[in-house]
Amino acid sequence: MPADEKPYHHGTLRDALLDAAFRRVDADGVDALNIRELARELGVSSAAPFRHFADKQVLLAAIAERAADRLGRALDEAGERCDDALTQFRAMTVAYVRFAAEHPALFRLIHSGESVSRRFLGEVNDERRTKLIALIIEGQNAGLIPEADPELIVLTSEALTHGLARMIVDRHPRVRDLSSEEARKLALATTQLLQSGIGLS
Amino acid sequence: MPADEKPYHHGTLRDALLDAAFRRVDADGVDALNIRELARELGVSSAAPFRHFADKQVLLAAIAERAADRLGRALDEAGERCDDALTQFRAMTVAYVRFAAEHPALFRLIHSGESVSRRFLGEVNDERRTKLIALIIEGQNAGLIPEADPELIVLTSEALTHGLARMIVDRHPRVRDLSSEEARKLALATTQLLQSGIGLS
DNA sequence: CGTCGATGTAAGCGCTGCAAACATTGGCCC
DNA sequence: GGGCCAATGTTTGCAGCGCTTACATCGACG
Repeated sequence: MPADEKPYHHGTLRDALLDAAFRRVDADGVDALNIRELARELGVSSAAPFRHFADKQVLLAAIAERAADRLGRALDEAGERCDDALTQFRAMTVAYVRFAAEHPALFRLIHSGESVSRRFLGEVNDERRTKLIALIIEGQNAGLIPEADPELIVLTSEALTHGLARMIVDRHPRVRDLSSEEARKLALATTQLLQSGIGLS
Repeated sequence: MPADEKPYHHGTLRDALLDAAFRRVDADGVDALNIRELARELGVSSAAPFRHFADKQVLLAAIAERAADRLGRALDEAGERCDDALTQFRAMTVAYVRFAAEHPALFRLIHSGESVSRRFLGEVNDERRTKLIALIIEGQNAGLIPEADPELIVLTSEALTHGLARMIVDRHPRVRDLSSEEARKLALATTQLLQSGIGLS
């Protein structure tokens, strides 16, 4: 057969679909994803995608899983470059907010639905979480950290980070259109404020 | 004409549409909103809604505006019952989180898109914000609040509250299926932790 | 009392996600 | 090596959606 003539079977359609769909969602948001158009771009019939993804939700779940993986990897990379536990914690906070700022659609997708990615992300976080809690208890024993429920402390810092990320993603007036550098500064400033406390007592 | 026979003109179709759509979104989420079905429920042709809302986005914007109004009202009511500025601030935080827990779909809708409700909500918040900033500067002069940028302090507390609300709305594993009472306690505990600081220095 | 603008209807267009039923093919068993 | 089978493609088409256009009804107002 001529090398430039396309064969009946695509060969790697599943991966190609996932790749293209992932890029489309990242670039234009989840509403811009269109299965028929996707098939058109890949030069395949509009029913072909359903051989690999039962329905659109399943495809979205696969995208979400890949996105969660990217986010997890970004967090790991950020953490690995530090030895001090505290700077590591800060670096991961910054990485989380930056990911949100740079990939808002993926960030939204990760945190929507009860998809596999959600559970996956939860499990990954559990590892980091236990480490962090151990660190906190250690700090409490050394008298550096107030005697509050460690779970509550972690949850509070998670909420702060997630809230900042969400405000950026949802284009909240105060934090819209931040550069990566600005996002980094804000993430650092807010978490530092959480450490020192804002008073109001 | 017989009283029980429906007239050619509905009379209050716009309000009826908005009411029904609002309830539907509140109950089943924005994806469950379907204009043709809406028209069917109100016993009207499927093109009739377009006489009152140019397209679906406009209808959604109207719903979002109403939702933002409800949220704003809830915040005001929570604040009015307190005289102390600090307890007022806390009450509003709790009200915000509770609204999110009880009306997740409306909460999501409010914070999506560049709709009118977004701007409206922004303006309303501006009022509260200036008051809060004045309060903070006062506290700083009295030596009760650390010398950080007041804007940053407000943003941090907003991010914390918003983050907690978002985690609930998005059914984050740690905070899913909270009762109103549990949501209230968590909102109070986290904000209190922000006031005192979590150490880690 | 006629007319005009607001608001309803009927019909239909183009698109979507998705479900058959059929076509092609590479790999495996004898 | 030949035939069969499962995987993976195609064609065709259905139902539902948002939305448009052309026409019907009717209350308000000159």
